[in-house]
Amino acid sequence: MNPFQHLAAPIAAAYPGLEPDDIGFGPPPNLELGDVAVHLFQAAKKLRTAPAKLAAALAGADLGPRVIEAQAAGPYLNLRVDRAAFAREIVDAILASGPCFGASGLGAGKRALIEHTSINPNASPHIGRARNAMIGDSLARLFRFEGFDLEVHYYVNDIGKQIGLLVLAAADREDLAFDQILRLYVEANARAEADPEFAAQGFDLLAKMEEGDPDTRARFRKVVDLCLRGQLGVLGRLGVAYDCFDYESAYLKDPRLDPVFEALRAKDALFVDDEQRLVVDLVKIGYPQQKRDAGRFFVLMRANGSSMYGYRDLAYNIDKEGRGADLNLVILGEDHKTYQRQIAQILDNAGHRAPEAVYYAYILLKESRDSSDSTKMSTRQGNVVLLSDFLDQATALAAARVAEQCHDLSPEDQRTIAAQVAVGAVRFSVLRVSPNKNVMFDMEANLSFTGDTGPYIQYSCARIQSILRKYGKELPQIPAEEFPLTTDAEWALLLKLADLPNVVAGCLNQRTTSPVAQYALETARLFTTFYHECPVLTAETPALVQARAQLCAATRQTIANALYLLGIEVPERM
RNA sequence: GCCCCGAUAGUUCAGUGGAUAGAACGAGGCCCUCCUAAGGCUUAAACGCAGGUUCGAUUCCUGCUCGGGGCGCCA
Repeated sequence: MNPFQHLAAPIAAAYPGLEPDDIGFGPPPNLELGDVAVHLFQAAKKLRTAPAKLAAALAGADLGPRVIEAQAAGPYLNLRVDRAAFAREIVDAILASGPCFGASGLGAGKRALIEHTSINPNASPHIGRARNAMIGDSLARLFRFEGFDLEVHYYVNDIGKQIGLLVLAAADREDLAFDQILRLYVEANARAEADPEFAAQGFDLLAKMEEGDPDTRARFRKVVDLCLRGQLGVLGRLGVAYDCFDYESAYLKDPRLDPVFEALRAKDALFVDDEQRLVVDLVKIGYPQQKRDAGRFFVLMRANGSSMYGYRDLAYNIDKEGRGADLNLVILGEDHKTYQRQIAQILDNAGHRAPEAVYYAYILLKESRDSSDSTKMSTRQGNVVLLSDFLDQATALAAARVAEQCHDLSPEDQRTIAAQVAVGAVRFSVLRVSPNKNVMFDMEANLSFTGDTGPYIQYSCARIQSILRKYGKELPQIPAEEFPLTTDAEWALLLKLADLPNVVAGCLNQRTTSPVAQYALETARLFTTFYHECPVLTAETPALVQARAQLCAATRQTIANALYLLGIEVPERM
């Protein structure tokens, strides 16, 4: 929806060869200049004239009944328009679309597959690991919102050296609990480093697993599922959910890999090295030659015949490709970039299509409030913020506030709100940062709930709900003829509301949702300005009361839709 | 050494080939007889360095510096 697009028609009509789409509209830098700014750079280029000249010519032209005044300002044309008429259209469109407002149906009739999270079953997820889940889940919401038929996959790494060691260490622990697994995992890895015999036992166990020994498989499955359940419980608190769980162990010795090996042999790219490992020479199949053969060799199998991660992953990628989605996405940490390129090269060589990868950078822990020092999170070193710990602390702090503000609500409702606020705090703080930048995680800042935070946005919605409750009667979904929203605060908010579809469409193309986070924040800020400047319930006329109440409802709907994409819920009160 | 990403107020993040580069935290000064102060108002404060392309570059390109990630038996 661009409410101003029909202003383009009279302009385009006046100049042969100009299409309405050549003319863009946007908010002017400030409302003193005008209500709407017309961007003429593209049109001027097409007409081979200077933008300023075109603007000057248009300032004197008839631009239709809704344009009150047109003023050229250099290359820009600023319009003073019938604000009320546009306001009515915008609010009407939002209230009519409801939870779908912002979607353009870009995925209608298309199928998509997204794989995300896929963390090793070894510990409770920390905030850094959870970035994958938050980005993946948010993208999944975006694709569904735009109409894609979407399947969310989780690749369960239930096999491999580290899991083997963990299973070995868990051997005589009948009553093993989820929160003990990390310590066990760390100990097992440390022991394997120091004790070759223990490490050898781990590989033996792994070999038995690969051979399909039923007893061994059961032992692996037991440990893996215990861990997976624990992890999913924590991720579930964030509102993250999956449709399919694909176990890595199902992709051992997959016959679909035979043609892949054939394709490699055909280019003489597959060889057994002098230590009996099965290796791919990627340069022979088109991988760029780099200094010191960086990234050139890709090991598929160990000397003892057991498979490497990449081997199984090839089969998994072929399996996912076979599900026939129009769009096949995988969310990966930036540490997987080289690896993913290697895998893609091998798949491509065999005529397969690798999934489209979306990468994100690590989350770093900020060390102190006013310095830029930070540390990397390391599960083994224990300097991590566990997602569950953050949620616990944030929920407790939020609960204390809710107890003051909403003491009339049931304890259960209060708990729900506190949990929503906690989720809003983490998801917003992580999702608002561009994926390819490191996130500095500042525990203190994220627990304060003030400033540029998820809770600030949620709070603005709670204020809207409060107004709408006090409005008392049922609010009509259709704006009345008399819709006198004309102040700057109202207009600035309306311009922002009308922009959601553009933001969402842009996100889909860019495979990111961080602009939505920024958008939600800006919208909440503009609402707050409106809130302070424009009384709703005590407005001068009944028509104005209703129009402002409807603007409130439209704002709430818009922010709620944006927050939905981020996986953040909107409490009725807080 | 090589490859990939990043660099914007003291700090954490936005943003754009073109109109005065937006917020927030922190610092100073204010505001609850006013629809929720998890709020608002106000003061000070920024595009790493050097070239290039362009009418115009913080944005695009190159080099440098600094930070993050990676480069055959982890997943």
